[in-house]
Amino acid sequence: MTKPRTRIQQKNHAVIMAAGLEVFSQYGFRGSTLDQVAEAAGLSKPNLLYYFPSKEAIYQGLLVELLENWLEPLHQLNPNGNPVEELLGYAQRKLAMSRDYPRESRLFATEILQGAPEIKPVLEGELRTLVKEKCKVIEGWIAAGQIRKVDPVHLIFSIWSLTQHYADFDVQVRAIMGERDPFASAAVHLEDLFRQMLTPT
Amino acid sequence: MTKPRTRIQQKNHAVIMAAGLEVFSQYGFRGSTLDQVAEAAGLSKPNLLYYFPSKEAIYQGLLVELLENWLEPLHQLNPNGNPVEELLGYAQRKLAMSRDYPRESRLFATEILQGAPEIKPVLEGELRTLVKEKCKVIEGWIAAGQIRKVDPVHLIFSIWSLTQHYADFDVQVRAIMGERDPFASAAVHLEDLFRQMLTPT
DNA sequence: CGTTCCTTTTACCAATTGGTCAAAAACAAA
DNA sequence: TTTGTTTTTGACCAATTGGTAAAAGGAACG
Repeated sequence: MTKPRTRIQQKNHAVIMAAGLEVFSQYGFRGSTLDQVAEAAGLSKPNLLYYFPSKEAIYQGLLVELLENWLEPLHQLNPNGNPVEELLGYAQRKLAMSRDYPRESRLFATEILQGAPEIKPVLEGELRTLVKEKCKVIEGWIAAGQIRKVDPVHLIFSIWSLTQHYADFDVQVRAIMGERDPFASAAVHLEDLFRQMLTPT
Repeated sequence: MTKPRTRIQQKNHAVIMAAGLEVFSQYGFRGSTLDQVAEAAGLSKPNLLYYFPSKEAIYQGLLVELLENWLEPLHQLNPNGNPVEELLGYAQRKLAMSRDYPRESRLFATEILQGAPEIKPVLEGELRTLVKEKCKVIEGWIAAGQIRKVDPVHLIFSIWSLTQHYADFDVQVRAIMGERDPFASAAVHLEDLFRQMLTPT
């Protein structure tokens, strides 16, 4: 928990986190081994444990770091902006995160799939509160006739699932699409989808 | 591979598959242990291995069984039906599968997350072909002006992600929604979403 | 140079892993 | 009841797991 001091500490700390992300995002916590992480980091296993007290500590460290960035885009949803553009922007930001940080998305997915043993409190606390707050905003937009009447919670779920899908199921997406870059065409498709769903008649 | 003969074999075969589904769908192949599966099945570990030659054999058996049911709903997309209703029906069927077979959905998700080592050939072969075929159908509907102009591949991805989300991220969904049944309201939301996206102006 | 701290390695450990084997137990057919 | 077959068990194994201890190697600094 103490902040790294020396350059070497700072560097290796980061190297291990990167390696842990690579490994844990593929196999989940239980499916990953310290040796895998060590090899990905280019360090020996005891050397890993010099920087982190345990396998779980690495995993927890990753989740903490992840959750900060994860909730950020939703925070940015501005109640005073143009509703359709705000929600479209949110979806765009989430899609960009799937493109630029697919391993983070997958790490989150494995944690949830395994029953969220580590972050369930965050889901039921911070996230739940944040979603409820933004749902109020969306309901306000609906009441004002600025967007179509949609279920706010499910709208948010829709944005999450549609965007994260391209990171979490990347292998499947590419198996079907072949060479083409999924994200370029996905951006176009999602913009059209959300605009159509949200724009009042 | 040989079919079970006696009643006991038939029963225990099924019991083991059920137990394997329960365990593998949570922790993935690598994160699960034979002891976990054995305990879930109420059998001893050596007894498991009397019915299946290895841990991997159980996992593969599950995937084979899964893939059959998994591709079925898309097969049912009828080129001669009413386009909007056909696609809506497909989405409904997929959502019902998320509700009734969430573990199957999660098993598929873990396999994909780990890079689809076992079923990649199926994705690049059978699934790819099937999707391409149905995309042709959808393109025909668009050309005939029966549905709005949407990217067929991404439309299919959208149906998959929006429906599977409620099974794969069940913990998160329930953490946010609390007591309420997610699937009832999700069905309403998704029907509205797809109708809005597909119905020609 | 020597000393002090930080870093890495070597050797090791107990527990768990997937899996084997032979013998015992349960069952079925006669 | 006897015999032959199927099912289950208990003891075991080599490999891998997360983790430790202690000593060796380095860098910094007077």
